[in-house]
Amino acid sequence: MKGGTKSGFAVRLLQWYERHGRRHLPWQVDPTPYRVWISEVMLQQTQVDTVVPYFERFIARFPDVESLASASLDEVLHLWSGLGYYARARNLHRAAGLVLRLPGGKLPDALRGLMTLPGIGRSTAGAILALAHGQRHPILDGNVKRVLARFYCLREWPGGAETSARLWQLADDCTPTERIADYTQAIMDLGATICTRANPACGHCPLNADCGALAAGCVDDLPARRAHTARPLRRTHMVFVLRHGNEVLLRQRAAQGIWGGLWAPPEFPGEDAARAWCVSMYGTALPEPQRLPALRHSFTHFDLDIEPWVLRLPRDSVRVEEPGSVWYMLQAPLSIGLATPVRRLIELCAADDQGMIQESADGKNGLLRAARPRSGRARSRAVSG
DNA sequence: AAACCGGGGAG
DNA sequence: CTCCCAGGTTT
Repeated sequence: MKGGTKSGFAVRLLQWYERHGRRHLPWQVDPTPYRVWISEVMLQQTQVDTVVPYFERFIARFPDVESLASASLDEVLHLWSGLGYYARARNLHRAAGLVLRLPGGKLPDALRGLMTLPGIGRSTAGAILALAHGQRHPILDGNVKRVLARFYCLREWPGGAETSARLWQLADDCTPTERIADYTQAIMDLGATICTRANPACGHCPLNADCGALAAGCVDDLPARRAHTARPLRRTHMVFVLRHGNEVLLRQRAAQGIWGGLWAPPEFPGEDAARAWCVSMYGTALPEPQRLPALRHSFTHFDLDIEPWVLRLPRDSVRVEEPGSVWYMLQAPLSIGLATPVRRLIELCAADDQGMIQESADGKNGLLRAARPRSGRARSRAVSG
């Protein structure tokens, strides 16, 4: 067999893990089902180093299912702000409420039971059962997919139905019957530290003697990338209504769709709609809104150009309150969720109001970077026009 | 600039 | 079922 024996795979992986694996991460120290669940959901979207501080804060505030279920969704999203994938925070919160209503009131300890909860699919359910209970279930996260696609030299795109089914079968075949928790950590760790997407350290890999991709010289081409499609561009106008210079009017967004449940300024598809709303809310005797440079925010599937308008209310302006909206103060921030570009723009226009937009001596002024990025890695950036 | 990633929901 | 989507980070 080209890939070596099944037991050889697990044995070599476990031997490597004992010497080189990361075994003292916060969720590994006390791997309760709840802590493993939270960490797995966070790790779905973000690397270990970024997750650690978020995990510590989240667990400190919500140490168990009960505290998470009884918290407000706004507070959960607040602790999640900056992590992205906010639907997963909403799913965590909803699932916590469902768990309490279950007979027993605890996380299910069977695969099917876990998979009925929102945000828990086969891989996350398998990880919880393997890591917290030592039950034998395969997992197939991004790291495991990469390790298996290379080891077995699968040249098809792993997102396809057939290849995905094959990968699940291989993941099951490779999983040993003992030391399940260690094995599960080990194969994820190998993918995260050795069998990395770029520049894998094949020389240090415990599986290199039997790796199909290494033998075929195609490690860098696997796993196969998906066929590329062009990204459309969308535009939106956000009206930042400023009261007293530093209070911004925010509304909560719909639960579904982009930035679901987060808070954002009133948003309009075009200039006419934006202007009409300003007039209807605050009358015609207003100063012309200030236009900030457009900010481009890139998603996987489309680019979004945000045209920010700043409407500064005069002290004596008629006070119109919208139901379901809040005045957000930078000095006393509410515990609500804000999307990253919205947070940047709020900081930008509030700081601008106080004449603070100027480069700081150390060049680390985050506001200025948001407006005029110099870093090539910046994802939200000003655009002309 | 493009790829990434588990699960949910639409088709 | 199968396909498409979210969104901050990495490369």
